[in-house]
Amino acid sequence: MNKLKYLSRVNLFQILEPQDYNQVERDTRIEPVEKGSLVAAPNPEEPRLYFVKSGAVRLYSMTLEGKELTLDVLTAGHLFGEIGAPVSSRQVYAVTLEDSVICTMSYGQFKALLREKPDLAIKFIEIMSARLAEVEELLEHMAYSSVRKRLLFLLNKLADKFAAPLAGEEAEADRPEWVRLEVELTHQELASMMGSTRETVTEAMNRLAAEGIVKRAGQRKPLWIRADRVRAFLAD
DNA sequence: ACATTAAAGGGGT
DNA sequence: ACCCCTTTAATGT
Repeated sequence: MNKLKYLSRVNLFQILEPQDYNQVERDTRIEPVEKGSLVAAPNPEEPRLYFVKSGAVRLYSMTLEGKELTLDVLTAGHLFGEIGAPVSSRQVYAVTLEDSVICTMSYGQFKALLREKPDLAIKFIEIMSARLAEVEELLEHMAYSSVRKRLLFLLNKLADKFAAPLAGEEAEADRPEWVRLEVELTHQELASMMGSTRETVTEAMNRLAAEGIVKRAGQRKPLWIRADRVRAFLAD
């Protein structure tokens, strides 16, 4: 449907040949990172590029009042870092939402890699363009809509991005429209992604739950979204 | 802001 | 391993 959206999830290293891959592995740090760890903070000594091999990472900045504003949530295959990110000049923190494996390289390593592999540079531009488009689309929606609509928009995006793959039986089941998110998000985190407050999100979510658009078995349990209904409401 | 509830951690058995 | 208690995080109003 939306090609750009999927481009941004492309694994940068997929277009590397195995022999190149080995070289990259040699001068690249690949580290397992626990859930909740700070991966990157503003003003690093040297800028680095990060690549999420598995897990999920939340990027956020601080508002002047000290509130967190979530910029994006990245899963396996996504890139982030000072280098070339749409939010590069901003003060960005990165924290893992799940246990993750993060791959990182210096700007120097990255440049060397791009010089050696021009195809990679092209892919990198495509990925960044797609991210920029995504951010612009997000801004537009978040700036001009009601809380309800912003929440629906966010849920729709999350459903697209983080839909858990269906197990065999579930795929056959009679309700394929319920989508389970594979990231755990609190109301606070949702609020920080849509520029709202925790209380407002709680209320709005309860309303959506009453309408059968979302459901959850309990706190810190996965969120289920009736993606088709969300889209129907967004169309209005 | 305060109250409620669910989950996580810790100690003992 | 299991139960009970304390503490903390998330949610509800």
